[in-house]
Amino acid sequence: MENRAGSTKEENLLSRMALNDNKAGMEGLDRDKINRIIMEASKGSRFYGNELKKEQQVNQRIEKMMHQKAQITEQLLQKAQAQVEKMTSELEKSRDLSRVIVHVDMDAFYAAVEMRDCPELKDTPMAVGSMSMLSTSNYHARKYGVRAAMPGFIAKKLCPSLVIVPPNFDKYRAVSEEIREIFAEYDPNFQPMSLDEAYLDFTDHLEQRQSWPESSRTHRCRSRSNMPADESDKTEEGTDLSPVLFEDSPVSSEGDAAGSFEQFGTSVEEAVREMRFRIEQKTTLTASAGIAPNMMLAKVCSDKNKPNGQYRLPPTREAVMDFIQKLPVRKVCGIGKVSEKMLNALGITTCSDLSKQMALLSLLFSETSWHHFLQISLGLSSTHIPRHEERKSMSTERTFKELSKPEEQLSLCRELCDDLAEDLKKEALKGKTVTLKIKNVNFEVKTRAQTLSYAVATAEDIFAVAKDLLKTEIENESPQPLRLRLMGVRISAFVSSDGKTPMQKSIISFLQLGKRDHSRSPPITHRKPEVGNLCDHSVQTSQLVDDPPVENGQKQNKDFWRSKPRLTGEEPQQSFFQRAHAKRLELQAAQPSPQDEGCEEHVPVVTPNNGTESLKQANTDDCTVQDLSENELASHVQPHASTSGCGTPAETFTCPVCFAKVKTTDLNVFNRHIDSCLSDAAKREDEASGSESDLDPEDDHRKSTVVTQKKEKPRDLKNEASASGGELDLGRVSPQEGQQTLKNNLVSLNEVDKKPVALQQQSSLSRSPLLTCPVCQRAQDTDDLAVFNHHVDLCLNQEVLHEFGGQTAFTGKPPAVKNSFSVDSGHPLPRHASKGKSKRRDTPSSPPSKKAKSLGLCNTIDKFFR
DNA sequence: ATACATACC
DNA sequence: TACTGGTATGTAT
Repeated sequence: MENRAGSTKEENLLSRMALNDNKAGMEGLDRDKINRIIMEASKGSRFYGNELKKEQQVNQRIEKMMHQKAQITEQLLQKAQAQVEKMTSELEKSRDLSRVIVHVDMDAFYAAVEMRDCPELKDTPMAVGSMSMLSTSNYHARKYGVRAAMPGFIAKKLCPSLVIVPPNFDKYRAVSEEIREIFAEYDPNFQPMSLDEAYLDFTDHLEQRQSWPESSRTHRCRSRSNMPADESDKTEEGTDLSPVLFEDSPVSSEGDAAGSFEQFGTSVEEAVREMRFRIEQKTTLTASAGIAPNMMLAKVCSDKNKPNGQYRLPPTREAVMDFIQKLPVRKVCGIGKVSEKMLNALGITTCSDLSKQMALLSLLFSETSWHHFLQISLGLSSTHIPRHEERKSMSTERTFKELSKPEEQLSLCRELCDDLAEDLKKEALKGKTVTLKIKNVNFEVKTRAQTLSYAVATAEDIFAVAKDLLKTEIENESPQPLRLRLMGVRISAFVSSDGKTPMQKSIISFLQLGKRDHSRSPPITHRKPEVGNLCDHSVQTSQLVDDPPVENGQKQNKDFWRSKPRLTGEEPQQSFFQRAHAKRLELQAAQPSPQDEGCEEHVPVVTPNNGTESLKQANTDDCTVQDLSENELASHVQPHASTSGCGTPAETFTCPVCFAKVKTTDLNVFNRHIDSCLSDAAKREDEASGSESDLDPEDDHRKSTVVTQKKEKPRDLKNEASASGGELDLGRVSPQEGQQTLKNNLVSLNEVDKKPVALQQQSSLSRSPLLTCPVCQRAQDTDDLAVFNHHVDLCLNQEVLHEFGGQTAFTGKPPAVKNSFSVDSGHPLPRHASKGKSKRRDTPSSPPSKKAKSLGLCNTIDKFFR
């Protein structure tokens, strides 16, 4: 069973394990030595073993491919050649060189931010991440072969003096906001790809720019006078305007300490240079950019003069083709390790090889693949930047120290479901497919999915599916335990948030009108065009009512919480309701002031460890303001100047229903939020009067505030449409943390069984200070939700400990102060139990006592399965 | 529809 | 001691 053939495999493995030096900053280093160290550090590990295995798979794929290649006759090849040529000429006809696409990419983003904020790091090799994984490294560290996606402990072997700084995502997000404000002024529809990267279409900007006066193209250098009084630890920094990373900055300030100006021309290069300049002035960080007639080329170009440089590929066919010829295929976005290796096996390393071999490739690869290759070889790709697409899936996964006990695995699974549900709620999404992902201690990954006939969104519903999937895996492995190192839950196949799409549309179109009035940029119009039916709610609503759960002829659909019959019947009310809010909305739009302050809300750069941070932040902001006013940009053509700060795609919208601020890049997200609010409200109206256990939107807002505050392990990353940033994103859950949180999870597990009722609470307007604990049933004399939640958690935990008789590993752990009710927004009863293949289902309220199925599982587990 | 692989940051 | 997390998409069945 062991790999005896180690030595020969090692060669192959280099392509997987070895240093990836095709990135900037990695020239002229001792590859062999570095690779030796990497290999040495890896060899024998389970990770290595799995890499070996994967490598063999790739090799087999290649073998198969070579075998196929051997079968290809000359005739076939010629036929293919003809087809390729035909297609080539068609593609050629569609070549569009008229757009000016720019790809901007911050240099060593995370690392640069950390260096900026901690001068001690400037001259030392450093990386952001942990001993387990680095997300990026500074250029100094790259000289040692230390780079993104490398585990810290290996990096340390390469460079013992390496300083590893834990990531501060909030900070990076804040900086990202700053640069996006600038992006928006050049292209309000720019597309962020991550925190540090974006595509912009400069075409329109350039057209306008031609008629701009010099004053509009003049920008202030950050001057010392901008700095706040406190000189203490920023003496060096205050005067040093040169970029943190590199001494040879082309945009270094002209001596003039009082603050000098830099003027830019009207050409593309000048415009892009100006943008980079402004980024640097504002953030003290540098960016690189690529200018080209399409996205793929722009992306390659941005790498060309990295760091702190830019490259323009002229928009001529000759220039493009010339550029492409020499380009290694690996540089092209979408061609990774494996594709590269396969192409290499065919003797293809550059794009010119690619075009020469297109006929062959068309016979060996799938249509999509070779079409892609053909486009690349012709230097073609998208010339317009696509609007941000609807999200297709949402997931949460976590790596931890080996987890083998089924009950712990289920606990964790439940916790993941909780987290996922929470995230789903933020975007008001529901999906039909639940996927469980597990990775065992040998790094082997499995996914197991189940698609329901209806969409789910709550932790309970998701867990109902996920636990079955997990259970099956546990059983399959039995009597051996599943030895896991990672678990994840994903949901996909989303359906319209709650079947009220028509309403959403009408209210949104209302929104649009309102917004246009005070010229918001980007105008909300870049949503997907919505087709008609704006007023005919009843028709659409009934269409959109989800198909009821069909399985097994069960009856449960009747009182299924989602069942829309009720709502559909209430149609007129709904419309009325929505109209009312549309009015409110209109009013809001008319007087933008109150919520425009909302954009303040993007992360006020809280850096507990670094007092200078906030000062600097304030400072850069000052700069911007001055910048604008002094140059009278605002009054000039620039339609976006006035909105910078709030008008970027990454802005904060105020929900017209609950008045919560929704921070998002994606209008769809906002739309869904409104939708969800409306649905909540409708439901409230529906269930009128009575027990009043539902939440007011206001309350909802408050509640989620509580949740956020309480969350010790913010997984905020995800809300960012493009969450990752820097060179590579980093999970920040250490194995230890994983274990830790697992313990906390009992509370929520317990929830499954107990299904605690919704927070009993009055509407915000007349809230009674008395809240009743759903566990102990005692009124709590507080109106502070945080306090109340804490009490409930304690209660729940008591119960849990009791049930477990203190015999499990969880006993004695302090309860997580976890908001037990954050997910469940007022549905007092469980919706349904699991469905699924061979799934017998119990009434949710059935006692958890049913034990001893014929499974080889212990009682404890069975309890979870219910 | 499901599983797995590849890719990107 | 220690090799991520989130999303999309392609490939194969």
